[in-house]
Amino acid sequence: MDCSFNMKPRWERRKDARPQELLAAALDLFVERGFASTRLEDVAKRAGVSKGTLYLYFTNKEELFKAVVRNSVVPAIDAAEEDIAGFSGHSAELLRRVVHGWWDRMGKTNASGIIKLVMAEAGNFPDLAKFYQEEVIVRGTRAMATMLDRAVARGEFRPIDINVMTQVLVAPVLMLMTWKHSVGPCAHDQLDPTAFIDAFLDMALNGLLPPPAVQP
Amino acid sequence: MDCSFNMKPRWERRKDARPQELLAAALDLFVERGFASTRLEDVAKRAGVSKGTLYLYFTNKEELFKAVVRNSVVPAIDAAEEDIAGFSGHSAELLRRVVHGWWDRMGKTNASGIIKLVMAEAGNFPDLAKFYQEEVIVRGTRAMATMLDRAVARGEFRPIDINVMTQVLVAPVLMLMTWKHSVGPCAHDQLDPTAFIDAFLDMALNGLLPPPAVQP
Amino acid sequence: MDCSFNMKPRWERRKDARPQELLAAALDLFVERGFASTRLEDVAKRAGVSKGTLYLYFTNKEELFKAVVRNSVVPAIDAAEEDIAGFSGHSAELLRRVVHGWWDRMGKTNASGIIKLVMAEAGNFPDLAKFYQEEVIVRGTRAMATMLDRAVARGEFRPIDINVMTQVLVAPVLMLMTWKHSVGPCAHDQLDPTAFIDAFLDMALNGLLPPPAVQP
Amino acid sequence: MDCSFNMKPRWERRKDARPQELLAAALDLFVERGFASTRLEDVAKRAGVSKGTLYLYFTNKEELFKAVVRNSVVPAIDAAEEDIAGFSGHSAELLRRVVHGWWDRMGKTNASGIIKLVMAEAGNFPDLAKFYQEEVIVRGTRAMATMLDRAVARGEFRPIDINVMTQVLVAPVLMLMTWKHSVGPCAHDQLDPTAFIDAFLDMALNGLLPPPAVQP
DNA sequence: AATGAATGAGTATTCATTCAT
DNA sequence: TATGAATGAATACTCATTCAT
Repeated sequence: MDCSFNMKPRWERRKDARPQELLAAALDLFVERGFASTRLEDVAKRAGVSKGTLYLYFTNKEELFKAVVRNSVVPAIDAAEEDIAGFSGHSAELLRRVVHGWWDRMGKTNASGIIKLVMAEAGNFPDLAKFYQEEVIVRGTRAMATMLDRAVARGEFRPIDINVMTQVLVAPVLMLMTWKHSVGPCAHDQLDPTAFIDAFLDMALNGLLPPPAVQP
Repeated sequence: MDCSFNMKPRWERRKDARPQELLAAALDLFVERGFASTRLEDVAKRAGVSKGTLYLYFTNKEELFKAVVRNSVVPAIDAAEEDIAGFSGHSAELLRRVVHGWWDRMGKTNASGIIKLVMAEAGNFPDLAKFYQEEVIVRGTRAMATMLDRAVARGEFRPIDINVMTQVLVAPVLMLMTWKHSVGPCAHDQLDPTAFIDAFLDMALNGLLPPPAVQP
Repeated sequence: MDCSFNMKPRWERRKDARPQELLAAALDLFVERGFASTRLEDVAKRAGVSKGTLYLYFTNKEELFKAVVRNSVVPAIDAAEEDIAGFSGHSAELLRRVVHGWWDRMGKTNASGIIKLVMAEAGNFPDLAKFYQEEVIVRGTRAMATMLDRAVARGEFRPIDINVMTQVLVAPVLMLMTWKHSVGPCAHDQLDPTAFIDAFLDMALNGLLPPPAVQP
Repeated sequence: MDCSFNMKPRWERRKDARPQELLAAALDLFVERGFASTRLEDVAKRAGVSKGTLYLYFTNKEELFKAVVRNSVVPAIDAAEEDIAGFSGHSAELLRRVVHGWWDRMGKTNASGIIKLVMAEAGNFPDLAKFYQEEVIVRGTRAMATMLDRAVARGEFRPIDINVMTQVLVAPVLMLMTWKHSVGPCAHDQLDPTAFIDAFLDMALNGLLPPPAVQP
């Protein structure tokens, strides 16, 4: 008995899936090895196609990388922007929600390894650095700043220098992402991401909330 | 009578100065390009010698890198350990002093770019990762943990999970160092390191100091 | 209409023929220059391909060498073993046949130059020495010893120390091969290989055959 | 108490010994590694001097090699020529004496490894090949031919083609020398040089002596 | 669409030789 | 004499990209 009667032939079934398979393979390898050290042949092999096929979908290595970023990092930014725009509660809760959402949507996936690679290879590939700067960093920073603006405006956070505090709040999360994909795996004491985030949020909110009003 | 016609010799014999010149050149290039992408020929050229000369002083690329780390990063760790061991005041002041010292001794120099490179290329060069882990990360983490221990023991910081908080406190400084040598230079709004550190310390100390005792 | 203007393509796709062309080129150059001094780029050039192409077929220089040996020397050993196993006449005739066969199949080709290279570079490339020892020397020696065993057992040669005589009989042929590819070409009196082999066989058989039975 | 009172200072004591020490070191390394692969720095180190010193005594690598040959190989040729010229007994005895003398004076020393190296690297260093051809091969061959001439002229050997038989008789000894410095050391069954030479002489003389006169 | 053979620029490392001291 | 620091040409191997099939 032939069970394959309604199976589409392999090439057709896969036609639309190809780019996604390549992007997934590329993300994994870029994060593991970095941009320059990732061999396109390995990307193709991991996606189950030949080197030539990769070039049918992506003009060159840089374009492949940009597609990976658009596919895995940018959506997380979109989501964060929506979170912030649609939220109406207390800003402390919003900060918690944004940071946790960021970690859940990006940190836990391999997408969190991209930032490490960008930071390390920005100097060698200025085009990629510029692209990432514009598509990710500027937008991400703006979202965080918007959130702090709101918090201060509503009197929910102490008055602070928004621009600087944006960086301060973003730093630990970026570091956690970077850590996870670099020395983390070979560190002696493993770092628990959730504990890290909670401790950080705890400290930050302690430090940001206005002092309790003094009772007369 | 001077017959020398102001001719420069083909090369100059400078045995003692060479290693430092080479280490300085190597640090600059490693930080700018990363480990794998730095060409030893460029290191030599920047130090004003030929490729072969470099090999008179360093066995190979990995040993050159280790020498760079020992020369530029390890001394900063030494200094931090001494700071902590010899301090007798309030822990808030100690934290401030350590973080500022760290930035002044390392952050402001190119040595701060090393961490970026290690994080990015640890996977590709396991020997280097192990070396850095042992010589720098373990010692640095231990120093910070020691400081927090002291702070909590003296009742100067709230009770906290030392290990996690160590990471949380270290993260922003590492990030600042990384940032400075990667996307920082091409970012639209420049980040002021001192403002960043002050804001971070302010927030952290607000978050870490024990609540003021309530007056009866 | 022919628009091709007789343009040659940048390269030709010849997957099946390539390895043999590369092996032939490699044999020639290895014999001419030795293992260490043969440049893979020259091998590729002689085979009409680029350096990179060579690496599509052979992992590295050592594997290329092994492939050359398997391709040009080992078959001659196989043939000699078969000659000996299938022969049923007088051992003097067998010795003649084996030595002549050896010369015809190997000596006359460039394969005879391999032994020179192995002897000279064994110390520098222990892996190659081991490989050659196992694949060629052991088998070749065993074949010659088998032949002498048979000869003595059948009373066709005088009783002799098989192991030592094996070496003694092999030596002149190896030397002839070595000679041909080294100082031979620049010697003043050219050496005629056939005359050499005949003189050697003549002398050897005179020395090996048992004394004629004395008439009573 | 100073016991060194009649010791010459080191530099003076060694002054004349230097070239000999360098030649000895060079012989060892050339034989072990070959001409191209021998590093002059290693030669100098083994002789206990610096690289620069070597150049005070020998213009370059090729001249060093020639000096080695003149120092270690040529004297053996001289001795063989004298042996032959001064001998008055039976030619079988002379052949034995020459072969054994050759082995004792050269074969047992590292000088026997030179021939291996010449054969292997003749193609890459034509000047060296030419030098060796003229200084060693031509003279050695002439000596052996002289001996055979004498043997046949005196009716002590059967009539033979002198030129060819010269090569045939020389071949096993050359091979033994080559073997000793190449695959010999890593061969499974060690080859006993004396047994080899005896077996070879035995076979050769059996094959060369005239048939015993038939009794009427 | 898909393949994979072919290309060739790029780089760490070695070593004979030179020469200032 | 003697040293050893400095040089730079030389070579195995890699990999992004192209293109005939």
